[in-house]
Amino acid sequence: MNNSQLYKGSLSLIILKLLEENKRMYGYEITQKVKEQTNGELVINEGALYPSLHKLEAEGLLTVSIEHVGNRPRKYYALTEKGEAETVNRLEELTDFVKHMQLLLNPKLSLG
Amino acid sequence: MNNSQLYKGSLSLIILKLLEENKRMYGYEITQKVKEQTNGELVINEGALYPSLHKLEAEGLLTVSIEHVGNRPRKYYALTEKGEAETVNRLEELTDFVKHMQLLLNPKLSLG
DNA sequence: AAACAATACCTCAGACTTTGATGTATAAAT
DNA sequence: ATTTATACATCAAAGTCTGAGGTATTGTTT
Repeated sequence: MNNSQLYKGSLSLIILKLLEENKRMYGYEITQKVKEQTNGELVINEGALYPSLHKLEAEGLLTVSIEHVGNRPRKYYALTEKGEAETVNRLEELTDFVKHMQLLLNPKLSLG
Repeated sequence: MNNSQLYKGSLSLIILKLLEENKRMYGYEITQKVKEQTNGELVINEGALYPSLHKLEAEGLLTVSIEHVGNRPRKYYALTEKGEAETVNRLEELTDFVKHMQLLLNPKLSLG
């Protein structure tokens, strides 16, 4: 994702949030969307993405439905109700994280 | 540190930044300072702290000097030149991380 | 027609960090 | 005398990610 360790733990939140906005997306689409929205600065590794999607599904936060475009299969993911609630929680965790970093590193990291 | 995975990778930056501000600190002091500055919200696990300090030292970012208060030993850590440079880099990585999260999650996370 | 790039899924060993438990010992407070 | 705080430490297990490798279809370029 990036050579920094800081991104660890953020992938599942990114997935959840993108699905909150886009209703349904498939894995490859998520990688493209992230690249696009960060101007190519953040690239999601598929070796991280697919296991993460499978885990979120196993936790009951996502549902999956397979579709075919020609002969190429796509797995569309969508948030469950539980997933919607969890997305809100995870976003709060991120704002808490930023708040704590702000308190510790004092500089100009602020919450809008 | 917190039940959220988001904090992974942030401990070494916290250590570096506290040492940048305080010149020299020992492990236990770092745990207390973090607790204090975050109003008890963030608690550093010693099982994470000590290995992290040892690693930063092994990487040449910190130097250590042992002192005794009574019979109780303290290991004071301080930044090396390399450590000072790395602290700047890691802070940039954090602002990049926040910037990218802002782009992806769009909400009200802003850089001051 | 062949070669390459993009689309679309996947797994797995190894690296890395953290949790939570456990351990040792001194100093201060009850 | 006992508990709490100070101060260091290790280690198995958990969790996530990297980087490499794999399969197969579709579109583009030579």
